[in-house]
Amino acid sequence: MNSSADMLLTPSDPTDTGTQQIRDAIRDAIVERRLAPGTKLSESDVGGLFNVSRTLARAALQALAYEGLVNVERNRGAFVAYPSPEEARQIFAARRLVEPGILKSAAERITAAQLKQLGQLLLEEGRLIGERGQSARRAEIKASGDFHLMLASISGNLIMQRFMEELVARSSLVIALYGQSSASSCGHSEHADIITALGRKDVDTACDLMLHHIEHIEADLDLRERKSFDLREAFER
Amino acid sequence: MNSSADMLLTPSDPTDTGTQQIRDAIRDAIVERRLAPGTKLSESDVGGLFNVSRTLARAALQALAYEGLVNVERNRGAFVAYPSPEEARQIFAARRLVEPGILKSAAERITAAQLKQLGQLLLEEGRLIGERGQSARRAEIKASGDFHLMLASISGNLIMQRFMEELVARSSLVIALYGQSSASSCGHSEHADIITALGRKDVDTACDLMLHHIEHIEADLDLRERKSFDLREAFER
DNA sequence: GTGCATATTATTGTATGCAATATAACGGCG
DNA sequence: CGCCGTTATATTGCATACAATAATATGCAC
Repeated sequence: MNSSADMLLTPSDPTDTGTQQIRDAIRDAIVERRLAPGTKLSESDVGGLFNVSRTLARAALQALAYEGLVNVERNRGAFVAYPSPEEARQIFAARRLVEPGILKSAAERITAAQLKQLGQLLLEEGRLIGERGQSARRAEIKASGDFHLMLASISGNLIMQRFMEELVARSSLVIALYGQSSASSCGHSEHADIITALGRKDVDTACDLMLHHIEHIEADLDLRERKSFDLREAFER
Repeated sequence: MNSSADMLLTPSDPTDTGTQQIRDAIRDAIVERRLAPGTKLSESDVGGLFNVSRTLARAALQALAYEGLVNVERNRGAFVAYPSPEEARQIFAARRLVEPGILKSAAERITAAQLKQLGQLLLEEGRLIGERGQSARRAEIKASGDFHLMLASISGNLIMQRFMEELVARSSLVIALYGQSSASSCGHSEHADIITALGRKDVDTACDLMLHHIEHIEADLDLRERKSFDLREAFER
């Protein structure tokens, strides 16, 4: 029993309505890699963990499926997504396509306060890289993604922001699956370079740096077709 | 009773699984403007129309909410989305940001057969513009959107394709709400121009044309803040 | 007749129950 | 011993039932 991962996430939080809370908790767990790709997420288990009925658990899983973080197979259930190399390529292609434009919009609208906030985020990120331990790694992953998300937020376009949230989350899955270097996430210095370029309103180089940054992350992936590609989601751990 | 729109869509189709079928049918109804923005979509009514329980109806509505075509307000129910002028701007900003890149990818991969297909789509579109009647208008709206979607499909990036589907669908809502010109959709000739540029592998002008095309659509919108902005979804018709 | 408090109705939120499907366990047979 | 068909178990798909909330109607005071 309990073949599903007994994820160690905080199932408590009085605020917010059921489904969303569950969805957020599971998403965090996936993005922070406490839930491995392919892990089965049974409705009963999820419901049990959060003390809700299968109805809500199911709704949360469905929502995560829309975000591409979970695959639901008919009559078989929900699994943490296991992006194929091709999907991985498309995710990063999407980021290359979208992030320069977002950065450009952000550059046009950014305020001094926001620039400062970005700097603080960077500092935090740097601090975490120095620390050891699981939780520091997780926080680092999150901070690294948050950099890109904050830029999207600054751009002021909620639609692009949501799309980026999806892309960043799925990127985390891809890196977990295909990343080679020990560096848990993207190069910290590159983030800094982008910000300094942004600070001097040098949009073009900022965009260039962003593109290279994404390419660097991608270069660290080993996207060769694995032997058993998708073989029942790698035996659905 | 039956305050919800009695939409005249075919509620029958043996193939495909419940939720998805409902979702697609309602989405089509929204995109083709048979369902006006703000229309209430009660779970019972939707379920009744498709002869399924509220469970499935609810799931379909939730899915549409994720696509931005429906707003669900807690304890109040689901309504056909009523994008604010600001949302409208963001939707088109997103399209300006994304479509040139998609077009570029498409240009790199397009085959002769696909180019021909695009031409046929254009012909069909032209034919529909000549015709009169509601159903021709609807088909025209769809064809016009399909042009952009086919480009996304040719680009080979499923993620961008899905994103474009969302944007095109929401654009239809925006045009329904804020469009001024009688032309139900975008300029037909501009589509043609883009394709000819694509035909001679002239990516740069194709992208330029696409940008202008989007700007033209946007220029036809009257995005001044309406008097009762969001006043309970315009009295939730 | 208007305004407000109350009661009634309708609709949504959530849990539970049953049928259908898939997975796993079992046992005979080659 | 391995293979295959059967049975048993677990899990999902869907519908229904009940509780909670919002919308509406009613009645009373003024």
